[in-house]
Amino acid sequence: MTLLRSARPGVGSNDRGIPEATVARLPLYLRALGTLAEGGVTTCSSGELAEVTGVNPAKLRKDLSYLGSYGTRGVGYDVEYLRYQIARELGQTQTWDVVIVGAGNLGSALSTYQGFGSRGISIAAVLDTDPQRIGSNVGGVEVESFDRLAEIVRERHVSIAVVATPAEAAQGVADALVAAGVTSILNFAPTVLQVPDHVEQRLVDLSIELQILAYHEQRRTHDEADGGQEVMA
Amino acid sequence: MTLLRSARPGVGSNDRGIPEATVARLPLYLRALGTLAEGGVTTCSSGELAEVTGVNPAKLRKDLSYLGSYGTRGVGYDVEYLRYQIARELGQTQTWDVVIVGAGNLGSALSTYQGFGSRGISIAAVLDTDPQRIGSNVGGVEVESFDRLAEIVRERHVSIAVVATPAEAAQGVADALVAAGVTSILNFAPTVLQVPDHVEQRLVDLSIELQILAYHEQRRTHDEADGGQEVMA
DNA sequence: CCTTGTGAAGCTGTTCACAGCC
DNA sequence: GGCTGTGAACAGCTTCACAAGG
Repeated sequence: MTLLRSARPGVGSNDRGIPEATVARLPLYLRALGTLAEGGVTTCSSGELAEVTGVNPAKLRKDLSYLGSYGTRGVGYDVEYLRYQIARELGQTQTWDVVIVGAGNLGSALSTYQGFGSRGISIAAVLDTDPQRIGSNVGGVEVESFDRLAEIVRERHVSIAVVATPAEAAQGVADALVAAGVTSILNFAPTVLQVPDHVEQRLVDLSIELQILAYHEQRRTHDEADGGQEVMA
Repeated sequence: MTLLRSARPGVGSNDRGIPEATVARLPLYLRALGTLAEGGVTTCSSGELAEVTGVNPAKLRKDLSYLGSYGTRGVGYDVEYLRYQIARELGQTQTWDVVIVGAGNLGSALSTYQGFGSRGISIAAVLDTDPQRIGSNVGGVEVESFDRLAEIVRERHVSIAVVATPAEAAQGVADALVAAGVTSILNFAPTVLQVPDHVEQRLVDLSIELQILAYHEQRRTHDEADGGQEVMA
């Protein structure tokens, strides 16, 4: 899960703004529409799309309504058209060059990940400080020295970076990223990075996700012990 | 980010329940407290803890107030005591055995991750269907055949599993997990899994995270073009 | 008929501001 | 004086239920 967004409360960028919760679901809809399109489906209802994305149909319709009125009453949505509209809204008409810092297992997993390309994301570089890793190849990209960061950010107009380093190195890397001009950081290191207000940070923490699941599992067990019974309604 | 929680709306487990948003932040506080403790800090205020976790102090106090009144007015919180209370609330007084399915880069990254142990999480097994991977060693754990799933879940009382397979394999794996009795799934595959109501799913999607950042970057650029200016206060 | 789009209601989460206590 | 704990106000999100329109 993603836990953090830095950025002042309601400042700036909020005219014509789409609710955050909706923005977080749009990529989900987009992917589902892609799958439908591949399967030759040309039209779908909010109910169908809601089904495959695990979302309530009313919520889905409200989400889409923020983009405009792209459906047809009595019929549903044109798969290709809706796809295009969501992609446009998400900024996928352009390609975003992203730098990945850290070429360990996680960095490699990210570099190898197929499917960024079709989502407007391109890996500009994978960087590491370890001489053993520099020059090696992960996912078809050659690992470069972290020293080249500023240069790469400038030349390739990078504004988004991924931190996939150990926790100890993360803050230093973040400082360097900010200094180089990066304004969005996806952080996989188990630390909250201290970054300026104008830099957005999203924290994805594997351990936290498991701890949340464990909490629910624990409550389940307790409830049973307390005589709480499954309600089938 | 985590996007999905299946489970019926307000059913079951809600007496004495802590708000979801709070549950998602408790692990963050817990880690910060750990770091403070290591640094020899014995007491801290909501302001200090809020600072390092990137959370508003009032929110932090409200979060902690759901657990009980563990602070001292005029002083702050006892680091060790609060640590214990949060850990207990999260169910870390017991150890949760977790199965990881998929021994690719991502599965390896997870297996290698240090720091589960101190958070009440233990890797019971890493499974894969690829004969080339079975028997190999990732993060000190030997990769076993996916066929052994049911057996391992039963013997080691596993209720939480991680799906770290390609998207195509994920639904099949999920079905097998559910059949084996797993009730919480952390899903890294870029698909929404169809699981029964009583199974909780959390989706962590690398691509979606980047798309969300790209959306904000795009809006930033547009706003500048529209003459929108940084508001400083 | 069917399905969208959306006001209105209700719920959850956040923030404020201050009383209560050390 | 300082910091916690919390009611109350507010903001944001979800869900309902139905009018509007193909």
